[in-house]
Amino acid sequence: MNRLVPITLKQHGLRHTEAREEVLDLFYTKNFALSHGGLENELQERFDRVTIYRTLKTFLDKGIIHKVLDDEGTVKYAMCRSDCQAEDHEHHHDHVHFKCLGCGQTTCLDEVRIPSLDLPEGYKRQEINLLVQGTCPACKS
Amino acid sequence: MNRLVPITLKQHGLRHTEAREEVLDLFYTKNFALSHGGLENELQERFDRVTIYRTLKTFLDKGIIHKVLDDEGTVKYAMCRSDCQAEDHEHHHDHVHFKCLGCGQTTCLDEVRIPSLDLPEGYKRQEINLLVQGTCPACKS
DNA sequence: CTGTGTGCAAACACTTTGCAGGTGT
DNA sequence: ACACCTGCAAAGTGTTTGCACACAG
Repeated sequence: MNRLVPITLKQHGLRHTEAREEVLDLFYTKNFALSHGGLENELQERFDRVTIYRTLKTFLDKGIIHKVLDDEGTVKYAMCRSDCQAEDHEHHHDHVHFKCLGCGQTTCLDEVRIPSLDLPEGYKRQEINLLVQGTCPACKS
Repeated sequence: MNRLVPITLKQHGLRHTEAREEVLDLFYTKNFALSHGGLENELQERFDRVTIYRTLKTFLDKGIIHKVLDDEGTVKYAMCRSDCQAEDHEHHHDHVHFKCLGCGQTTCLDEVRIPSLDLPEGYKRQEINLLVQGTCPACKS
């Protein structure tokens, strides 16, 4: 298990339970976004479906993970990077995600910065999400 | 009814039925993205839930509407603009959408262009979607 | 010991599929 | 007339809630 797992739980005042450890560890391990169903597969029935939903909700509330956009019906989640926590306590999630149309995996492209954007008069920007779809290095053959 | 409704249907070789006319008209009328549920409300039970699903699927297949990203579980749709149909027959949907966290409406910001973006080596871009969340002019008070 | 997390059951919401009958062209 | 569209029923999938028990701190 990733050594940061217990630390992260403690930092957010969360009880250290098996379900939370395993789910959190998966987010540390996998470098792509996971849906509830994906987690269920990885965890092989070791926890109840409902527990996973509640664990996700808890992590989301604490800001440990964030939602990842997708054009299927189902919501995916990924770990928040350190730079989500800005110094001014504004939690933001300006992420670029890449979804491969081949393998279906959605990865966080941390290297890519979202270019600045001019919104029309009256719009107040708060959070910005960019989803690029195409083919990933592994699937382009 | 918007005068373009029958024209659009004919253009795509679709039969001119009441359900399709009404749904298409809503997309012409409303300038924000609609979910299946939203359509159902607007149409006030005049059509079966399933018919609306199938109508959406048909329009999607024909490229009349496109999916709009959202971070709720449910998928939203919006009309394709003329510039979706590029001259080289490549249909693309490089859209900027703005979702208001106040009223929940997602609008298409046609004026805003997505800045060019450098992807890491090996990634092939195909479609790009940008969702900005914040407060819209109507809700900022 | 106490409050919180978990599992189970069940409800709820969203979406798809099959089939019989109706409608557009 | 024929192919396609619609409505109904039902099943499939994703998500939430209530409650009793178990467990972490």
